[in-house]
Amino acid sequence: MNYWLFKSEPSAWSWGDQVAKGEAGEEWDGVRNYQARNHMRAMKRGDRGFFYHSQKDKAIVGIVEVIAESHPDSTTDDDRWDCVDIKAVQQVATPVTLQMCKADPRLADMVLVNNTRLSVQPVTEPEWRAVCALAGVEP
DNA sequence: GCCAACGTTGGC
DNA sequence: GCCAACGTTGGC
Repeated sequence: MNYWLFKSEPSAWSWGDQVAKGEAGEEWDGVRNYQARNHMRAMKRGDRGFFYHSQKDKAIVGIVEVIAESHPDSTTDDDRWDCVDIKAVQQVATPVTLQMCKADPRLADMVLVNNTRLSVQPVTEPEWRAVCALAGVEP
């Protein structure tokens, strides 16, 4: 099992939108960045991810699960771009803000803290556990 | 709203 | 293949 982080601007696609899709989930489409795409290509069914709101919230607000592995992005004909499908698993008890991540020595190497512009990121298992502890959810 | 960081594009 | 110009993201 691997862990990831999906970043979204809530005005474009929010946690609420994701929850509304229920078990059917939704494509994580629109990614036009090779690094982010490569992370999605590496994902397996059942992998878990954090759902992060950029801009106003700047916080991890939910947990998602990969329900379909990499396939062509339906929003473009350009065959360079693939995406996965994810579904909402649970909302966190306490949103974990970027500030909290920056302040926690366990998260000093987290991609979120060091590469603000990457929209799909890997999360290590220790980081996953640390963030879950801050968020008040089971890892 | 500004600006730094960074990725992509295209001319050479 | 290099690099300058440009566009976008996202924190502040």
